[in-house]
Formats: sequence, structure tokens, C-alpha cells
Amino acid sequence: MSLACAQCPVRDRAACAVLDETERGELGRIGRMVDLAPGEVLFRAGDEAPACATLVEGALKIVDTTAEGFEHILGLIHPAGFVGEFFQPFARHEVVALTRSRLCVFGGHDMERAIERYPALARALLRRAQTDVLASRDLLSLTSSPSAKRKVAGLLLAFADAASDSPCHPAAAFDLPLSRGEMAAMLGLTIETVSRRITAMERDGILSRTGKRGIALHDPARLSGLAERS
Amino acid sequence: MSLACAQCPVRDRAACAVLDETERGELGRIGRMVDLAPGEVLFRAGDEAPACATLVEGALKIVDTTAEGFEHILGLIHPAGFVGEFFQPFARHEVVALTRSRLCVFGGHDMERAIERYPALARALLRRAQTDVLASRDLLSLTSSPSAKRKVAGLLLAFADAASDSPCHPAAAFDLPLSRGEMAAMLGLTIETVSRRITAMERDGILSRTGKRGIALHDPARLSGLAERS
DNA sequence: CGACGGCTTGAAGTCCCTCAATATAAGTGG
DNA sequence: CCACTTATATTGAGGGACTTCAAGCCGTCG
Repeated sequence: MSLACAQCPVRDRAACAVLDETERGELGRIGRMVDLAPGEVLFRAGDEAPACATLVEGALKIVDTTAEGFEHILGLIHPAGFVGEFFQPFARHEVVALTRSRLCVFGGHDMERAIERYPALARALLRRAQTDVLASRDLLSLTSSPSAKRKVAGLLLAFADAASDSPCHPAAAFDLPLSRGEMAAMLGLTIETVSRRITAMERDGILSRTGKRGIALHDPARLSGLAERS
Repeated sequence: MSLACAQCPVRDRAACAVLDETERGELGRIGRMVDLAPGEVLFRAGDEAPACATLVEGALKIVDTTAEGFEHILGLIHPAGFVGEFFQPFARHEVVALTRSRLCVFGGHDMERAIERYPALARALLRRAQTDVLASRDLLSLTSSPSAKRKVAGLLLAFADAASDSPCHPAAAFDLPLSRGEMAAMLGLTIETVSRRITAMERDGILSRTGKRGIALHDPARLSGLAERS
């Protein structure tokens, strides 16, 4: 608990960062550390006990699985991000690890009590929920674009921005955090279309691929042009 | 203020319902009532002064306008709903009245002070933000479906559910809250496709149209079948 | 009445999906 | 180390669904 918090890599950015040392220690006692292997499920749709978690390391995806087994990705969680609801009686979506991940998990009722006890925590989670709404709407903008070219360009640009150190410039080289299939599941496309669009961009000199996941971005301006126009 | 709150139609359901009478009176003093005509803009993308509002009567849309003037609808706000962010420096999207609407508007900084003063208000807004995230993800599920048939069916079903008195059964007859163009802007389709899909459902006996906005739902089961399968 | 905006309907073209084959990479066991 | 397997990507051909472009319909309002 205390020890874990002291060494926590997201201790300055996660929601609990608004608490002082003793408060954080108390919160730490009601949570538990969980490690997840890639593909492992944290929450399952329909789970009765509401729960939530702060992501410490790794990456998660929020998945909606349709009746026919078709998968759709509704959002990604990055370190310091918060996932799960504690007001709803049932979990609505699956939460799955994309990579090896470490989380700080809380029971929903414990967290409800905690936000009553620590008002600053409630405000921090509110702030985070508001940015989650914006992120969700950004993805919505992407997916409802009529053209696959724009969807893929927008997603690649988002990944390049996320991989960059500076907030404004996209990274020149980075690894895709998602497989082709997962990218397709985010954008509402097929694997083949995603692959073809990336191939087309490589042919046009906008980027080049190294291995399955590696991207070298040669012309960020053209990429962001594709993401907005045409 | 007090008078307005006492007669407020959403006084039991809005975020401020968690406050007691005196607290609500104090909150009422820092807000102001605003009436909007259809099409009138409440917040504009890029607005510097962060602001937020509780919708008392009517309906709002959250709109993202692309560079070429193409409109995309990211969400709808219903009475007792809350809109706007107070942590972000700039407004990201336009908020526009769909019908004649009445709102209780707060400056962002005033609201920030209010949630520090009233922890219960922060929790209520957190709860609401979490449901907003879910609503946004529901729309995301709809728009990323590959087939226009499913998108339109899903949207009609959502409207039928929203128009119903009982929470589980869709209304048998209701008016569409959106024009064809707005429905298309929600789903990432063209007006023509939306129109054709509705025509096809009428031909199949699932529903019938009365006027431009009226819908009589004959076979809710088939409609929800379309929204999930096929 | 005539104009206008929203809706519907039609015809043609394009883009994406489906189906299918091949390629590449990583992992397993002999 | 290599054959074999499995999972992931790429590439091709064909067909279908949505878009685009265009015309006509219907209600409202000047």
C-alpha cells in the first residue's frame, strides 16, 4: 500500500494525486494491485459487483461484443487513466488488457465511500470523466467520417501524438499499440481495408512500415491533411 | 432564483437535486435562466470563458463542424441533463438548441467554486458524467456498425425508448426529435440513405410514417432485431 | 400563387466488404 | 536447426451498399 504508492509511476498524475500522504495511504488500503497479461479480462460485461481501477502501467481497451461475436472497441485507457463505474449496478462493457498491465483496483462501494470521505477525489474523478467524454467524442468524430482514408489517417495521427514527448508534435517514429484487427474494430472497418489504406499511404511516401507494428512518419502534414479533408 | 427553482420541472432529477433548499437557493443566485429558440447557439467551439448549464426544458445537440462545413452530431441533451465543461480552458464543440429550450447557465469558474463548496454536487455531476460517457459509447456502437440498416434501426429504437413512459417498452407512436439531416449527421450517413432505410422499414410493415416527423411503431421486436443482427 | 426547405425517389459510380490466396512472423516440438 | 503450426498481414478479384448527382414531391410561408 504505502510502499506501493510511494513508488507508483503515476502518483503525480492519477486521480489519487490530489490526496495528501495519509489520505493516499488510507485509499491504498482499500485497493489492491492487480497484474494483467495481454488479452486478460479485467471486467466482464454484466459483472454484478461494480468495480473501478486506476491504470498504473500498460494499456487497456474497452470492448463491446455484439451478439454474433463481433468486437467493437469503444475506448483505450492509458497510464494514470481511470476505468469502471461505481454508480451503475452492472458493468456495461468488457475491459481487456492490450499489453502486460498493472492496476490499482477498487470495489465500487469502497470507492463510493471514498469519494464521500474525500471531496477532492470526487472532483478529480469528475475532471477525468469530463476528459473521457471528450475522448469518446473524438473517437466518435473519427468513426462517423464517411471515408476509410480519413478514419485510418486520424487514428494514426492520434497514435503519433500519443507517442510523442511534446504535446503538439506527432512522433516521427513509433509503434502502433493496436493490431490491424483492433484498429479495424475501433474504426468500424475491416482488417483488409485498414491494411490497404496504410499500404496506400506508404506508396504515397507519407510513412513507411518496419515490421508489423513499427511506423516511421515522413510527412506528418500530409497525414493530418488526410485526417481532416478529403 | 428561489422562485424559479421552486417551480423548476427538473428540480428532482437535475444535479442540483442533491442540495437542500438553502444550498439550492445559493446555487440559483450564481446561475441565470436562458431561453433559446430552435437553432440558437448556446456555446460556440473555441469559447474562452468556460461555462456549463443544466437543461430545464427542450433539447440540445452537441455539434462538431469540420473544416468544409460538414456537421457531425456527437450527442443529445435532454431535460435534467448537464452540458459543458469547467475544467477545460476552451469549449470544444458547439451546443445548439434543437427545440425551444430553457436552461440554467453557470459560469465555469462559479461552478468550480460551487463544487468545492458542495461536495454532494460534485458527486452528482460525477454520476452524470459517467452516464454521459456511457451514452457517448452507445452512440459510438451505433455509428461504427457497418450497415446503414442497423444504424437507422438503432437510432429509431433509441428515440422510441426515450419517448416511452415506461423504461423498458418503446413507445408505440412518437415524433422524431431530429430532422433527416440531423439523423444522418448523428450516424455518419447521407440524408438519402436515412430516408431510404426508413422507407424500406415502412414497406416491410415495421412502422409507418405520419407527416415528416411522426412514427407509428408496429413491430418493435423486428426493429430491435434489425438493430442487433443482420 | 410561387418560392423555399425538407423529404423522397431514381440512376450511375465509387468505395468498401466479402471471399480467397499468399506472405510473414513467432512459437513449438522433433 | 528445421518442419510444422498458428496468428497476423498483405494482396487480389468480384459484388453489393452507400454516396453522389439529379429530379420531383409536399408542406409552409411570404
